[in-house]
Amino acid sequence: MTSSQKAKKQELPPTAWAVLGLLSFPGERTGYELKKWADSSLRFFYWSPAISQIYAELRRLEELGYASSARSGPEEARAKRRYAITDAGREALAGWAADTAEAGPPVLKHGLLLRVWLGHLAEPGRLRAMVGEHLERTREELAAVREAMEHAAEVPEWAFPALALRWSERQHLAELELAQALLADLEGLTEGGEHTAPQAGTPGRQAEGDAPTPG
Amino acid sequence: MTSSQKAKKQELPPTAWAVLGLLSFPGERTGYELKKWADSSLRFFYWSPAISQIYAELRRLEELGYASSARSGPEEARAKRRYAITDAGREALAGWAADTAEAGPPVLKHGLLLRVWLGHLAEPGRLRAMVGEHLERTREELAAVREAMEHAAEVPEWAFPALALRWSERQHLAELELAQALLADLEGLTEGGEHTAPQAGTPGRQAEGDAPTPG
DNA sequence: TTGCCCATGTAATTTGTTACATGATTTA
DNA sequence: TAAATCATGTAACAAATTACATGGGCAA
Repeated sequence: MTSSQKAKKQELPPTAWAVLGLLSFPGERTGYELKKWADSSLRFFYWSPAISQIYAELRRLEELGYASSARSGPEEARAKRRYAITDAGREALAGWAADTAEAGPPVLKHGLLLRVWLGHLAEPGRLRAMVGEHLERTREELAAVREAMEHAAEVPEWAFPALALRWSERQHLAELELAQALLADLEGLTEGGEHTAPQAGTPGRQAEGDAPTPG
Repeated sequence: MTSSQKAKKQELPPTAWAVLGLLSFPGERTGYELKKWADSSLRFFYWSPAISQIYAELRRLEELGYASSARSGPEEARAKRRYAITDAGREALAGWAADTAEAGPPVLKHGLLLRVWLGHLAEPGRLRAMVGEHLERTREELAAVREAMEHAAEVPEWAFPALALRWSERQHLAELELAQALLADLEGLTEGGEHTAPQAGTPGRQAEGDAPTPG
């Protein structure tokens, strides 16, 4: 019975929706192409699943009737298989995307910050060097974002992906400033006594942006 | 004997190192306390594992000789168990933290951006409302960061965690600005040509939830 | 003719979550 | 004394990765 499927909103991992989202743009694509696209744009604000997982999700989506596939040429095994989203898939995806409760707060896994947090185990110079490398890496990432933006700008149907990439560009610029401020803090820490936390007298605290929290 | 240990670096998932990192600060702690601490500070720049995983990692760390535990009171099962880092653990952790190649680029999973990216499936008003909710959530998170900062400021040994939290504070401020810029972009998109309107015939452009007169 | 990119898939394993079971201690 | 919080752990499962197997097409 398909009635049981419709009764409740399909609970799928975000990855499945992300893959379905890739399919929601005009055109049919192979799993391989999806992976490349995810690598070059989705990963900047979400994440790029392993290729084997993409294939697995595509199979699941097809089972659910959210996607359909067609082999090119005869019915051979391992022939190129192009996927397309179905109407049911588009509807389900739209329903998921509109569910705001589903989207929790953004998740950040920042390896550099984890290491700064463990700064008491490292030499100060090593720590600063790591931030420097992070700055360099971030500049390269920013360049990659901008390259993706060029591609997205070509097609009017990609207005929203272009918006997301614009956000990513700004996000990387912010990341650069964050890293520079971190570097300054790090230098302030080791200049003054090793145990003097930079809290008093440093400007930039008391910044705007906070809600009018009374008190 | 340190020469043989140096030969190969222990390969552990980042979560194991994060848990060991929690133990690297002065004092002995229970798994439960570790979880609370992760929830209130580590999660802002890294991530907070499930409590069951913390227990699992603690067992593994003890097996490796990186942590030691002591039951309080007699040898009963399920008695309170406090963990401490060992010298070997501290050394291994320092080695891991100094390895810059290990720390790849930061990973971001931003549910809101994923939805913006899929904006062609949503009503413009709904999209803007979601960004508004994100702004509100971010302000709350920022308040939580600042509360954690107060605790960290008390103890001089926590200078580096305090630094990481300062970074998080700025990161959240940047997130607010990013969201505001996104909102502006979104309004610019729908004001101009609306080639991406969802379904024709749905004139329900009456704003829901969000629509303070821009100005 | 070697090697790279395209392309699909399986198997084994690890990582991580949720749900559940258990009981001590604190607080209202 | 009822509740919430503290505290530890197991079991079942889901999510995701790596390693591997296979093979076509193309370019140096």
